[in-house]
Amino acid sequence: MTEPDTRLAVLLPLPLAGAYDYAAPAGLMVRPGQYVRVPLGNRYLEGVVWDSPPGSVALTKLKPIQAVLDLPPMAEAARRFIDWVAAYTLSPPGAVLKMALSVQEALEPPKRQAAYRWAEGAEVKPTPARKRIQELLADGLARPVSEIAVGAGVGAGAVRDLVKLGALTQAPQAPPRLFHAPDWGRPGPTLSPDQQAVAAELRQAEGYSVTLLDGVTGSGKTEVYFEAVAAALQKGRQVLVLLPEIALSAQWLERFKARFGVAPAVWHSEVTPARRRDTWRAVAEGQARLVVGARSALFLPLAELGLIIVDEEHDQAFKQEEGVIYHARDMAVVRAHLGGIPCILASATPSLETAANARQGRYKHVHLPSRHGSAELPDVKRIDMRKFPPQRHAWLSEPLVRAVDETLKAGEQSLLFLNRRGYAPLTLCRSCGYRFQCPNCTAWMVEHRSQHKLVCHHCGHTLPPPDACPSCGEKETLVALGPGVERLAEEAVARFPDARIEVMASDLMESPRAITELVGRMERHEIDILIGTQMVAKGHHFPQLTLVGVVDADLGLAGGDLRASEKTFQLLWQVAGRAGRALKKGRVLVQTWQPEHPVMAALSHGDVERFLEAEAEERRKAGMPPFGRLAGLIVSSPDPATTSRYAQALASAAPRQEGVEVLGPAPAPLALLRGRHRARLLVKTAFGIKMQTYLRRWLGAVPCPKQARIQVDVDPVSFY
DNA sequence: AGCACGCCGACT
DNA sequence: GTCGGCGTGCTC
Repeated sequence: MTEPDTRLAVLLPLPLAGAYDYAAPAGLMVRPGQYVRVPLGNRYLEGVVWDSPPGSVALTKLKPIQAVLDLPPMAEAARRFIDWVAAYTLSPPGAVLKMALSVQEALEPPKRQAAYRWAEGAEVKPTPARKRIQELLADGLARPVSEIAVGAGVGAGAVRDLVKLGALTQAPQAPPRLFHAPDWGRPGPTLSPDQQAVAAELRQAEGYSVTLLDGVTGSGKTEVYFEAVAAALQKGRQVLVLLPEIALSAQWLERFKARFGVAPAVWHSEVTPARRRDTWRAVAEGQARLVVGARSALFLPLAELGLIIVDEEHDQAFKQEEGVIYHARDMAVVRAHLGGIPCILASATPSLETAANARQGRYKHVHLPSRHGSAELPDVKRIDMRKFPPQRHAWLSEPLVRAVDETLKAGEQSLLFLNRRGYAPLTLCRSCGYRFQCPNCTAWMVEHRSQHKLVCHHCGHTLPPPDACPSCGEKETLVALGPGVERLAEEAVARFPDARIEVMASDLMESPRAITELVGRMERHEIDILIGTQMVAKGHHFPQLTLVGVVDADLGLAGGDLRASEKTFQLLWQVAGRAGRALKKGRVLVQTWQPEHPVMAALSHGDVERFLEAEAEERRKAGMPPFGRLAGLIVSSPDPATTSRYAQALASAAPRQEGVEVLGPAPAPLALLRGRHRARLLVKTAFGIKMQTYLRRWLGAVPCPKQARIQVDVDPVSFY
């Protein structure tokens, strides 16, 4: 008496173990991928009909699907992608679906204003106002009441009267087109022979492939991959471009517009809710042909996706560190595989992972050899801080000060790079040694003098600026230790009193518009010295910028992070690329206390290739990624004893297996984060071992205590 | 994720 | 005597 075909699996955007079964109303055609509204408990939720086999929940328990939503179904590749990501990251599939359905309201049909047109053969007393209305509507197009009133220069009342009299009839109105198709046929910029060759290779890719596109800053990577974009658009496919921190890159949008004539659909966390709704729907309905976005754009319902580009593929911003923990670059490759489409990874400093894949032939590799135009790569020189120590409470060495002076005199711009926000990273009492620490995290409170507060950079905890030591009560004994960009700016103002100096840091920028504004002033040379954090490293080109000073190059090398060298090199190389973009050759001065460090040596030799090889060799010896695989487990709980007991229990329950090594538990570098005590375990496996299978078997055997949590980070990139 | 159910403190 | 705190558990 069971009717198997009326039972349907529906995946809901909730962290449930799997899809739930629902009864399909008789006679209703419901297929996998369709968006449906179903009852759950005492409410309704939107989900997606899934292809997983329905479960065995009692038929009497099944509730009926309430509605099938008016949307094109989610593509099969997108559904399989969600399942794949869930399995890979050990997340519930519903948690992954939630990222794909991030805009609930988009599932509803957009509310459309009632629109009216002139009814054929209507007989009304022809007043002047009515004549004007009739004239306006003579084209047969339907318009909303307000538009008719404004267009005809009459009151809204006159229009409503005509509606009442039947002279205006309601008619379906075409929804406004918010996203216009990029014009792939427009002529692109003139490419050099090298660029043309690479572009041709990218254009012809068919089916699944991954290509590493590498070339120094300014070699024209964007223009070259735009050619692949044009080719995919021409074939009628949608294109997805992933960028780190899209909000920061107004310049990228300008270049896109210049090439394709229209603005692309943009997707990132700063997009307003209404715009998000429109964008999601336009993507699902195929109206938006090109989406540029941050990592979350990967989960948009692109039904006709034909090409994915990950620009700045080495960038760590692609790693999602909370909730479903995933790396957008790696998942982009998976999405391309499932969709049978090409994927391009672009970078001037490829990640070791991508470089290794390219070397082993798994990825294709194309290289843009030189800077387009006449600009040359900047000279990078190390300043040995042991030989040129700065003065007390100063951080600029004499050679760097001299270089800034020269640059000012030449009428050119300088950039001082210090990857540390705020005024000072640590506040200390000279009398008793007290240090201001965050109560919720293992971290110092960072002084932000311009905003009159101390801030924890991990949880946002804030304190008013203290006037006395909270420990010994002494006044005027508190000292700021070390520099942040704000303090560096103070020094720069004192050193270069006539220069126009500005600071660029994420906490000082109120909005994307403020960034664009500051970038604009820099471009117009209304600023002589820009002082910035890593925010300045990405995507901005300043033609008059000829000097880059890296104030503390060693900053990222401290701490036991596996990727410290790689990250530092990539960041500094990118910063260095800001110097001398147009006609003038730039120079880069790197202040370091360890000039012989491989990172500093590689920077000054400009040898990306050799640095990557040396790093890779180190990793190979240690069996570390990309030559082995890692997963991090972070155990946390408000109670330190619970944390260590659970972590210990996990460690002793770890199945012994050839090729698997379990390290820890150790207190996490941030032993206390947002009020939770944390411990870390690290799993290292050789290739050929199914990491997920191992983890599932292991974690399934150890019950997680109440109030404790475990976070699984497959392929971790950071270790705090 | 919601939302209900459920068992212990300060208020009309 | 109740309102309400959030711990625990369930939703096809």
